[in-house]
Amino acid sequence: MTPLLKPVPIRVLLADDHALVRRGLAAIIDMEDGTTVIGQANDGEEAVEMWQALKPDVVLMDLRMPRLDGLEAIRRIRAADPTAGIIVLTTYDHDEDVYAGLRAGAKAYLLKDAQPEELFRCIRAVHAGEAYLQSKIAAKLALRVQEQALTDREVQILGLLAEGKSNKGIAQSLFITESTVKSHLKSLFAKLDVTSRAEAVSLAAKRGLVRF
Amino acid sequence: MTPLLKPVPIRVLLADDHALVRRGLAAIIDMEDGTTVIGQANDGEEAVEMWQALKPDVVLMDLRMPRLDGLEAIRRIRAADPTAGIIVLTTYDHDEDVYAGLRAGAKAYLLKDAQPEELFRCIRAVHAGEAYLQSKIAAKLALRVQEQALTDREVQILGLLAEGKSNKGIAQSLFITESTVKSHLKSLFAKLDVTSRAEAVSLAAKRGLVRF
DNA sequence: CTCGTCATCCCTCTTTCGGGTGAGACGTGA
DNA sequence: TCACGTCTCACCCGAAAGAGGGATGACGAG
Repeated sequence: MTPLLKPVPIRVLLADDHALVRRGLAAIIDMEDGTTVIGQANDGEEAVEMWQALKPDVVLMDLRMPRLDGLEAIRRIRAADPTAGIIVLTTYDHDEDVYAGLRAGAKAYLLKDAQPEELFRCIRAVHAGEAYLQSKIAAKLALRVQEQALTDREVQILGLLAEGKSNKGIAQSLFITESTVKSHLKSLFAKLDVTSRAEAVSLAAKRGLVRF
Repeated sequence: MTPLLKPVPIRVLLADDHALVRRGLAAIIDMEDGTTVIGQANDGEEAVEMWQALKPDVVLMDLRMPRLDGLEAIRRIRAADPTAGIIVLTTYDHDEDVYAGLRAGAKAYLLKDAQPEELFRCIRAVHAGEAYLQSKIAAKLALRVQEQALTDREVQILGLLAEGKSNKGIAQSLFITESTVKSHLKSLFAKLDVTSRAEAVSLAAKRGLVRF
C-alpha cells in the first residue's frame, strides 16, 4: 500500500492573491513527494491564462481575488475543459461560496485551517477524478439544502438594502414601483426568515450573500 | 551592505489557526537566511503559553483565532513584556482590527497579500525594535484618525441592531427605555454618517465593527 | 395545456423609525 | 469648581416600514 516514488508528480497550479499564503503553500506542496507547483496566479485572469498555458493536473483556487474572482475563473476553466480538477481553498466556511464554488464546477472545497495531510489527500483525490469534501463542510451543505434560493431580483434588492436605501430609493434604482419593492421584500424576508431590513442585512453579511 | 551569514537567526513564533497558512509561512521563513520558526500556535492561548516558554524574538500573530483572540493574546504578552515584538498578520485591511491591533501593542501590521520580501523586512525591523507599517495600511490609518470613536454603549446597541432588534427590543435587552435607545441611535447614526439602521449594519459589516 | 415561479402592481392598516428639542445625573479631567 | 461627554429619559410629528389582503401578465417545465 505504501506508494513508491512516482516518476511523474501531480502538477499543481496555485491561484491566490495573498502572496504570503500562496508562496507558503507552494513551499509545502513542493516539499511533499508526488506533488509540485508549476505555476502561481495572482488573480482569476492569470489563473485562467496559466491554466490554458500549463494544463495543470489540479488547480488550488481562492475565491476572493481581484480582477476576476475565483468563481468566474472556475467557470471559464470548466468551460474549456469540464474534466479540470479544481479545489476551492478559502478561509471561511460560513459562506455561500461553498455552494457557489461547487456549482461552478469545483471538485473539492478545503478550508485553510486544514492540516497539510488533508490538503495532500485532497489533491490526490481530485487528481484521481474524485470529489473531496471536508466533513465539516459536508455537514454545512446538508443544512443548507433545505433553504430556499433567492431569485436574482431578490439578491439585487438585498444589495440595495445593504446600502441603506429606502423602499422608494430601491424602486428608483430598479425603475419599478415602491409596491413592487415591498412585494419582493416580503418574499425575501420570508426566505431569509427575518422580520426587518436590518436583520436581513445582518444575515446577508453572515452568509456572504452580498459583497460589502 | 550585503549581510554575512548570521550565527544567530531571528527566532519567530507563529500564531494562526489556519494550519495550511501557518505551515506555509513556517516553510518560507525557515528557507530564508537569518530567520527561523521556533514554534507554532493554533490559537491565542497557545500563543501566550508558547511565548512564555520560548521567548521568541518576534511573534507573527493572526487576530482571528479560536479560544483567545489575537488582540487579547497581544495584550497578555505585552503585559508580561512591553518590549515584545509582535507583528499582526491578517487577511483584510478594511477592518477596525488595524487600529485595535496597534493599540493592543503590536509593532507592525502586515497583510497576507504582502510579498515575502516585505515580510522579512518587517520581521527584521521589528526585531530591531522599530515599528513597521505597509504604506497601504498607513494610508488607511490616516483616513480613520478623524473618525469619531463609538462609545461602548453605542457598539453594544450596534450589535443588537445587527440582530434585527427593534428599538423596543433593544430597550428591553438593555433594561433602558425606548427613548434612550433612540437617543443613542441618533448619535450612532451621526458618527457613522448613515441615515438608516440597515445602512448602519451594512457599514458595521464592512468595517468589522461587530462580529457576525 | 396547466402548473409553478417570477415580476409587476394595487389596497388598507398598524407599528416603527428618524428628526427635532430639551433636560437631569454622573464621572473625569482641566 | 466648571466644563465636557456619556447615559439616561421625555414629548411631538411626519415619514417609512411591515403585515395583511388580492391581482395581473410572462415564461418555462412538465
